[in-house]
Amino acid sequence: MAKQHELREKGLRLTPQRELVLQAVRELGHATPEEVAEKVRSTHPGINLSTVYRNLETLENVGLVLHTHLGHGGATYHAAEELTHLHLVCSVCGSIGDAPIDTAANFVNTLADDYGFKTDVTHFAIYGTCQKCSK
Amino acid sequence: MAKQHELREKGLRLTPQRELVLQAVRELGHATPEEVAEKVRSTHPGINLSTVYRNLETLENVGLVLHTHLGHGGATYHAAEELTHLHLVCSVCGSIGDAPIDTAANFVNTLADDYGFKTDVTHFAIYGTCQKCSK
DNA sequence: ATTGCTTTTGCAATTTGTTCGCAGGTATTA
DNA sequence: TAATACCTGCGAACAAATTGCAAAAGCAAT
Ligand SMILES: [Mn+2]
Ligand SMILES: [Mn+2]
Ligand SMILES: [Zn+2]
Ligand SMILES: [Zn+2]
Repeated sequence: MAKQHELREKGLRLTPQRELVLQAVRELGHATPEEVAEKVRSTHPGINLSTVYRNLETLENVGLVLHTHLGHGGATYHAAEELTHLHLVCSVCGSIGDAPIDTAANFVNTLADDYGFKTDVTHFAIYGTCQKCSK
Repeated sequence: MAKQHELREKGLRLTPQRELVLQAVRELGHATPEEVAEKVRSTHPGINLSTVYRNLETLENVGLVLHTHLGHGGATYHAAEELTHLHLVCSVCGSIGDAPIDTAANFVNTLADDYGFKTDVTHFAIYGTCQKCSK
């Protein structure tokens, strides 16, 4: 029995658009739907934005991508396996820094112990002012 | 010299619409612009939604209200003096729990010490699964 | 390869949330 | 009460995201 394509393994049809959307998310790190579309268009100019939205949703449903909120606007997408860090978003300059998820481990444990709340610290960014802008 | 109205103290004109928007934010706890408009309309039916948006922005500029992001959609507004808690948003049932800001004190200190990052933990919600939905 | 079923796509229209320009109205100060 | 900023209502404009639909394409069975 031959090894299946990862999309087929998830029960999805294998279309060029879908593969390209997944590949774009993986290459871009974090990207808005518009940025994903932009990237995909470099090899597949005809792709429609609604196809990108639908595929991002589908890929998220099967666990291959995830979204996070980095700012006041829309979501950004990550490859699921890469979402291993916190996002530190600076409200002054807009820079996006990273910190290991462990940084929040105690905080997450406290919320679990005191409130029974299971926190996903990557879904929303950590918002504040970066070192450069604090001076 | 008589005590000034708080809006006048901030250099703003005292209009019925503005007072009502501020009062609505204070009474509602957290509210979307649409919800604020709804509330204001109970005593001032004619208020326009764009007036609500403009006043929320103005009131935020002078520090009387603040906005936070509780979900995937638009912002919600708080009275500035009431934003003294974290929001624990459940991704399953949508409930919004509170926790004291102190809960995050160590986390905030770590980010400051290790990254020079000054965190505002109230701007984005804490996202996860509540106790009820974990079972 | 062909068929038939089902999913996916492109496209246009729609919805939703927010902002803008402008003309008339109102709060404030003198 | 008159001058002048500021503010409001209104409609239009805008942007992001969603939807309905018919045509196209993927897939499994023949
Ligand atoms: Mn914000
Ligand atoms: Mn989200
Ligand atoms: Zn910065
Ligand atoms: Zn819940």
